[in-house]
Amino acid sequence: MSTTTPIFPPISEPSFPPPSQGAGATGATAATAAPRPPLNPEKLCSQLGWKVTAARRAIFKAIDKLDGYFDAEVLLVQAKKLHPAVSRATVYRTLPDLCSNGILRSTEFGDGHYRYCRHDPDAPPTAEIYVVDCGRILKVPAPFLSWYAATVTERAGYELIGQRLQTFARCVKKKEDVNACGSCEHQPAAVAPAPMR
Amino acid sequence: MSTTTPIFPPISEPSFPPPSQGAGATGATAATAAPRPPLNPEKLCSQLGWKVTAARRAIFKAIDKLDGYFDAEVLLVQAKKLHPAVSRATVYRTLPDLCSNGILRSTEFGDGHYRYCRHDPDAPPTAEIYVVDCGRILKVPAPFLSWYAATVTERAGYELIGQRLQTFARCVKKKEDVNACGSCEHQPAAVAPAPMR
DNA sequence: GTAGATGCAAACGCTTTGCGCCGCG
DNA sequence: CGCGGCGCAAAGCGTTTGCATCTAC
Repeated sequence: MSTTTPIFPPISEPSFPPPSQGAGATGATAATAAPRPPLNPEKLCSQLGWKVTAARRAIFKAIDKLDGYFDAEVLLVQAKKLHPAVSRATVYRTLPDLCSNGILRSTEFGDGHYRYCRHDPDAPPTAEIYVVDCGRILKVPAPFLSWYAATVTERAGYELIGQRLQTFARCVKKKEDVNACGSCEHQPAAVAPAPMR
Repeated sequence: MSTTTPIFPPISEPSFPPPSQGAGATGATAATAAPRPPLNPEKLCSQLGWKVTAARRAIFKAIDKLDGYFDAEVLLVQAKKLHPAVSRATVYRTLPDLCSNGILRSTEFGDGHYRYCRHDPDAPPTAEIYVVDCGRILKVPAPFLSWYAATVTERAGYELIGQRLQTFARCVKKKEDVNACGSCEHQPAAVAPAPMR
């Protein structure tokens, strides 16, 4: 099994032709994420050539519960709730493996914290919004993102493997009401205590 | 002066309207970066309310020399060449300050390494290409990127502060000739030894 | 003269790893 | 029964910080 956390974020979109009327601006109102089927330990492990262990069951279930972006520490806590014996080491060993196998995707917003999130290869590409008011991370659809990334990259003479669009933003509700954001519709931030140091 | 490394990457583009014929695909062949005037210690320091010190002179000049993406360690080495007394601490204290003042911009590609690069607020937005063959990072024009990012972000109910488009790519020359890439036109990677662990 | 900067070395915090035991298959 | 996986604790490593000294202004 591999070693370190990061793997190039997959393209996750079947390479688009230039859109006929501009890259974006249409369609649905963005939300947080789409519902995903829970990770199936048996299926997943056999698919990855892993043994099915209690630690892994707990970690998979914890990932399901967290649904959204989370960091290693939070995952550890969640997993411990389901199986108190899971160790920090196992979590840290598992996360990179799940990333390199395309089950998770990792990102980093400049606060020295890695965040992880379920990855669906068939879903359209997404952008990651870092809400500076509260440190939460949202996943929103970014239509044609991989087409755009490919264009920019190929123009420079390179071949696209993956891309990541990070966005830093303020919550508009917060702007109107300084005390808002606790009341935003974001789900509670699944990150360890120190968010935006 | 501030504390930690990261600051939200600035928008650096005067907010575009939807392009009339698709977001990209036209224009120049991408290169690495545009020539920038060297950092002027006196001007910069007074502008930032800093004292002009030997360490800062050295660091500024080192940044000029590095031109492109570099990490703290490389900057330290460069700066030491100009003024052997500069300490790691000073470099690490200066980098975040330069970022939060918009002089530099920082990024992280999932290898746990922060890279920095001159930032020009008036330049059009750019994407960052991480060339996986050699670990180098290129900066290429990404027209309408901030318009695109704003669209995606606002659709979700947030107000854009900044964005970052990271691209992971293979060098096409490398693809043709496995031994290439040493002979690519990229400038030598300004990063410490361990690139892609 | 004094607030701000610096260098040094120790501390930090997240992540990784060595090792011996354990349990899945 | 054997090898992969696990937990523990120690090590790593990039970065941060406390403190005494120094220096730009």
